[in-house]
Amino acid sequence: MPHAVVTQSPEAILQRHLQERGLKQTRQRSLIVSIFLATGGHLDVDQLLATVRRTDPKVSAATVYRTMKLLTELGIAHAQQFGDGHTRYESAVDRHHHDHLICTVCGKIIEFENDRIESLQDAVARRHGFTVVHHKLELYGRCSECAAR
Amino acid sequence: MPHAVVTQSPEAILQRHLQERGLKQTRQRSLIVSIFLATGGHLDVDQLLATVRRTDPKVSAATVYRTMKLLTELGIAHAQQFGDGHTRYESAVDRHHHDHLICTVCGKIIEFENDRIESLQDAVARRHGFTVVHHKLELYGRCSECAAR
DNA sequence: CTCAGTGCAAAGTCTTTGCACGATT
DNA sequence: AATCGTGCAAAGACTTTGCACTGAG
Repeated sequence: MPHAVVTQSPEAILQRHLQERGLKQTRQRSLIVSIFLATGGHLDVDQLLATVRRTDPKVSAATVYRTMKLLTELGIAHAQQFGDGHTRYESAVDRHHHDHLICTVCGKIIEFENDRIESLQDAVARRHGFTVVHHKLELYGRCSECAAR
Repeated sequence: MPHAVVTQSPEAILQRHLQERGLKQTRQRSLIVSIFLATGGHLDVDQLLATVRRTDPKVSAATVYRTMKLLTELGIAHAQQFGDGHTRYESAVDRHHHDHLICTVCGKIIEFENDRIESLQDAVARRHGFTVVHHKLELYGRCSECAAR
């Protein structure tokens, strides 16, 4: 039999946060969140807006910016900068930490995790008296397909 | 007795590159480069411009942008993004690779290097068929002084 | 019915660029 | 003298914000 306490769906988390803050659940917000979560991440605002507009062409960029900012504050999304001038977002729900391999030719982004690297990072920080809150590890290069060309 | 072949000074490197390309050595370029190298790095354009203007108040931001772009192309400077929306530069002359610890309270930036982390990164990349060209490892948190408060 | 949300356009940052004048080779 | 470089202002790219209207609770 299924466990009684299941992880809340992102939609439920969103709804709870909205209610707690007296914020409203709107058509636009629901649409943006569901597309954001369905697409899987590393999306920038342009991509998200384009997808959203396939369903509702009247949604504005400002609303997407505002919604993603809200999701970030609520801990549902993480903002990330890969240095191309576009803020990208990925889901923060039911995910543990991971880092990124980024193909500079085709733009492909691969996620990975490596506990030994994490431990070494902690050791380095400790040695310098730092308390690390978060970190960023990005490996830029060519994926196998692009290297083959 | 000193070695006959010494590492060229950054100024000499700059001058050689300029000559090779038929570019000119100007008062502004010399000033910006010497201040950039003397200050030690992790400077953004605002800080650099402010310092430069203490010596020559008429230097424009455009010139600083253009000069730093040039230095980056020549391999004398590296541009870096720490996520605050300001491009920062550090000297690339006579330096090997290193990563950064960044205090999110006071802005202090500490450099470190760790060969074991580098090896593990290479291993991860290899496992994914990636050829890594460069990488970025940044640990964000509180330095000992800011943590004490 | 009230207050938050949306769309639009304007404004804000940081950075780049067109142009005429100025400086280096 | 011929070019490249500079300063200034305008233009760009991305993001935020003011305002009046719309819509959720």
